[in-house]
Order: sequence, then C-alpha cells, then structure tokens
Amino acid sequence: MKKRLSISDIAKNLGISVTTVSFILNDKAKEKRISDALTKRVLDYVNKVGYKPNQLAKSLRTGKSKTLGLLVEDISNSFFANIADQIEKLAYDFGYHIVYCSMNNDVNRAKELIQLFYDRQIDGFIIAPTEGLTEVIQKLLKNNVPVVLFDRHLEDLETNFVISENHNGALIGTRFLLEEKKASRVGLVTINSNQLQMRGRMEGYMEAVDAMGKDMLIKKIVRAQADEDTILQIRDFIQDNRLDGVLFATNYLALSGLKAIKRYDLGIEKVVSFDENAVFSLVEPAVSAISQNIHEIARKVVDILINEINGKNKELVQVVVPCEIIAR
Amino acid sequence: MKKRLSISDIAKNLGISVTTVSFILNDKAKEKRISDALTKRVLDYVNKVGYKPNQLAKSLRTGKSKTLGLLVEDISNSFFANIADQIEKLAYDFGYHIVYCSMNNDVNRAKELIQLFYDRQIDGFIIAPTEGLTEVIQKLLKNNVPVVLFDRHLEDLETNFVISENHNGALIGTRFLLEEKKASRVGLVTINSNQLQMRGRMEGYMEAVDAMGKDMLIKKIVRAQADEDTILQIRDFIQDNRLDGVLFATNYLALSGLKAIKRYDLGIEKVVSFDENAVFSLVEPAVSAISQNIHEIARKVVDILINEINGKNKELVQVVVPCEIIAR
DNA sequence: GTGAAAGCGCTAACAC
DNA sequence: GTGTTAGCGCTTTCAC
Repeated sequence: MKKRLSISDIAKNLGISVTTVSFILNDKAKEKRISDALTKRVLDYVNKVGYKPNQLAKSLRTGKSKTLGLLVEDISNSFFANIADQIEKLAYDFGYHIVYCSMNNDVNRAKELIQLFYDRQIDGFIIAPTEGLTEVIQKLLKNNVPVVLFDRHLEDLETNFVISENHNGALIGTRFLLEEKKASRVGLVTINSNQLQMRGRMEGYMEAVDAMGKDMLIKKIVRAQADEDTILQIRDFIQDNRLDGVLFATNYLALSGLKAIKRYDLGIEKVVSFDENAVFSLVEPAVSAISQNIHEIARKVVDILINEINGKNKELVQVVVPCEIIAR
Repeated sequence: MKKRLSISDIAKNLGISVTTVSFILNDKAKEKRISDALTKRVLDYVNKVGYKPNQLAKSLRTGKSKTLGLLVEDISNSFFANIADQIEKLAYDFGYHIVYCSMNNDVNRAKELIQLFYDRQIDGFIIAPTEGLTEVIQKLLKNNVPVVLFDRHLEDLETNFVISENHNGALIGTRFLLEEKKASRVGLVTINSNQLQMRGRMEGYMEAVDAMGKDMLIKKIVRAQADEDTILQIRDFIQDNRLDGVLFATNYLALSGLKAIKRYDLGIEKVVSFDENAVFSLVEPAVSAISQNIHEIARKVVDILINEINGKNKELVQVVVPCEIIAR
C-alpha cells in the first residue's frame, strides 16, 4: 500500500509545524488565532493532496473513536434490521458511526465481539442482550463504559435501557383475538427463554386470557432447533389444543407458524404476532401485528447513549415505549 | 473509564521489560528463547489481571487490523443477510473480524464509509458495489488496498469479483415459466439500473423469450421510489400486458409484486424470482426461486480476499458461480 | 535470554 | 500566532 501522507508530511511540505496543521484541521484556527491566510493555505493544500488524518492514531491519542457498537442477535430479523437502520441515521447526526455485529445466538462470539469493540476503543455500546451476556456487560459497566440495552434488559443489571411495553402489547393483542376476532381458544407460541421481554409478553397474554376466564394454552419453542422441528411443534400445538386463535411472541415464530398453517392446512384464521413484518399482509390468513415503535426506540437509545458518553445522565435512564396494534 | 492496564504496567509489575512481555504475548517466546518459567509467569499474570492489548496501538504500529469491511446495499435483504453471515463465519476461521455497513442506497454515505474504514486501517474490503462507487473503489485499488466485489461488478474496474451466473439463471427461470409452467405471456420486472447483474438477468430473460418466439415484456422499476408506487406499477404492468407469468429480478421486487397480486387479485399463478426468500413457500401463488449459491459465493469471496492480503494472488480472480432453480 | 529505545500518526500543554 | 515536544500503547531492531 502506497505510503499515506501524515500530518508531519503536510507540515514539512508547507514549511510549518504540525501543531499549526493540527489546530487548523481540528477547527481550532480561530481559537488559536491562526491567520486566515495560513488557515486557507493549509486547508487548500490538504484538500489538494487528499490528506486524511489517521483515525487510529487520533483515537489512540484522544481515547475517543466517535464510533458506537451495535450488537443484535440477528441482523436479518426485520425488527433488528429496521432499528439498526434508524439508529445509524440518528447517531450519524451526532457525528458518530455505527459498527454492527450480529451475534447469531452464540454467546462466546458475542463476548469476544464486545471485547473486540472495547479493545478498539468504542465510545459506547447499544446491545439487545441475550442471556449469558450479563457478566460481560457487567464488566463494561464496572469500567464505566457507556451502555444502553434495548428490546430487553437483564434482570440483575443496573443499566440504561429502552424496551417496549411488552406486557401491555401482548394484552392488547390477546384481547384483540378474544374480543374483536371472537376467538375462544387462543394459544401463545413463545420461546423457552427467560428473557424479560418474553416474560412480559407471556404475562400480558395470561392476563387477557384470565380476564375472560379462558384456558391458558402456551407452547414454548426451543430457540436453537431446526425450523422444521419448530413447524411440527406448532402444528401439534394448534391441533392438539383445537386452537382457533394464536398469538406469536416474535415475528420469526410467526413465520414458522405460517408455514405450519399452510403446509398442514390447519385452517386457523385468527393470528397475531409481535413485530410487524412485510409478509404479514401478504399471507393467508393475514397476520395482525403488535408493532413496536421502532423510531421512538431508536431515538431514545441514541439520546441516552450520547448523553451517557457526555456525562449528562445523572442517573440510570430506563424507558418503556408503547406498542400499537395493526389489525388485519 | 477506569484506566486500563498497558503492557508497560504489566512489565513494571512483573519487574521485567516490555519487550519480553510483548514477545511472550505474541507467541515469540520460543523463538526468542525466553525461559519457560518466565513465560508461564507472564501468561499467568496477564490472565489473572485480565490484561488485553490495545488493538488500536497494535494496529497503529503494525499497520494491520485483522479486520475486513463488508459493504452491502441493504443488510435486511435476505440475500445479503445470509451471505454476510457466511462470510463472517469463514473470515473468523482465518482470524479476521468483519465490520459491516449497510449503504442503504446512499452513495455519499457509502463513500464516507469506505473512507472511514480505510482510515481505520481495514485490511481489505468486500463490497457489493452500487453505481457511483467506481471512483472510490478505483482509489482503493490505486492504493493497493485488497478488494473483492460480489453480487455484481463495475464495468470499467479491473478487480477481483465473485458473481452468480445471472444470464443463465434468468434463462433457466424464464424457460421454466414458458416450458414447465406453460406460460405464454411472461414479463420481466427489473430495476432501472445499469448494474451488470441486472443486465445479465435481463439478457437471460430475453434469450429465453426470444428462443420461443414470444414477446418481450419488460418493466423497469425506479429503485428509490415508495413501495406503494412500485406496487401500482407492477399491477399495471401485469394487467396492461395480460401476463400469465412473471419473472422478478430480485426478491424485494417479488415482495412488492406479491402485494400487487394479492391486493388487486390479479390471478397470476406463474411466478419466479431471483433469490430465495423465506416467504416464497408461504404465499399464494408460491414463488419459484432462482437461488444463488450463497455458500459458494461466500467461500470464494473470503478465499480471494485473504489471498490478496497475503499477496498470493498473481492476477485478478474473477469467479462466476452457477445458480439453481427451486421449483414450486 | 532480556532490555533500551525508536517510532507508528496524532493532540495539546507549554514555550516563545 | 506558531513551534517544540511528550506521550497514547504497542512492536521490533539492536545491544549486551
């Protein structure tokens, strides 16, 4: 690779000192009362030769990288993809860049990634945490690294977080099935995870079912298993319990469920899922969605993190954002 | 943030020099004939206090970051999400990390990102290039930065690339509609982009249609417009031309098309799309897919890039990977 | 076998 | 107003 120009090359070529160049490049020309003429000369030259400061050296020196790390479980999940997109745009307005990482359900990878980012002097973390990350995140917090969790939080961790009103969302969704759709046997398909957002959704479901004096019918799917197994389990769940309505706790569960419904002709028509997905209006039966307010979540996440970095958060900020039902 | 331990802290605490610590940490203990006892003592201590080298300083010094940049248009597109996942896993086996960025159709952002990555001493780039990136990529090449393009390539750029057999894929897909499905009026919905992979797909379609002596019916959709507009245009295209079969050049076009078909009850049953998507088996009509060999593409991309970094590519490597049809 | 010291490119306190 | 220089944490040459 052709040797890149450094600030001292610039200084030498211009016959001035690196300090002056540095000040000018960092918009401190006025403050340091460097002459307009010189400022212009430097800027023009820098522009002409296309000099770009080495960010690595800059970060090493300043301890700031103007970069935030975003860790999600699966970036191809439409919920995470959308939120990542929003977060990136918002952070950009504050002069921050985002590097993402998809953890793909692998705790060890996730830990390594957090460590990697930390080693690279990332200024702050945005994490949709999985179980098993408690320890690493705890370590970050102990080192005063700015962190904000979203989508869920971890029970024994005192952190900033932004989550959706899961309980209430599930409550509304279930009621929608029972009252609007007049379903009488409504099941919940969720995952066998203790993640708080899943607990909230389950409790919301339970409350709604309970209030109507109906049976609670719950299936917990093993998270890591093959899609085919999931499909079969959902089929059995629906058939064995003669469900006429079903609430899926996540959009990927709904997708597996739809495959089951279609493939085995289960004839179920009343379906609600957490998280909107482009497919839900396309399929038969159409799926109503409990949609999380992605824009609001992203906005809060970025605000909180930037404030944290700037030391403006006096105490923990924990935000719960309402959901909305999209009836189909 | 609590001050992190540096290598000199370690050396000081152990009463030895930084050199020795550095050698041991970089697996040069044997080579430099450092005693086993000392090696063990250092390793144990480092482990105990949880010291991690500052990667920034390391990269600054060595000029290598063991990190690759992956730039795609839209990481929420299932094709890119899947390929990103594979690439990440493969690169990891070579000791490389991946940082992604989604360019979201914004050339300026993309340029900035490339520059940012470059400034951060990224060891190589994997890019699914959009038009307008020619210049920046040219600049990378001029600076001998290892680059490999995938999914498409840019005409006047002499680079490594890995692409699918677009022409042949479209040919097979179109033939499938004409011969297997006995469609007689088959249209192509593509985007108004000059990207080479789109040209290849169009030509494949044309060849197949031509061979059967059928009419060529092509609609180019403006890439940036609202989904609703796309839906309306596809509806009109299908209706105005009384199509009984349609080939979509990308999976997101197919998704819009499916919305049109469903919403306006177009009654079209013979549909093929480039790129597999989880939805295609769920919807009515089921969509057959011209599936790209994602695993092979990822493997080639990583191999080529690593070889390039290690100076093992004597000349440009340009690979074309066959597609496969998933009939439904 | 181990250590001293230069230097990667940058910022900023201090000097003049 | 501008320059000198220390130092961020690391690797590696050279010296002993």
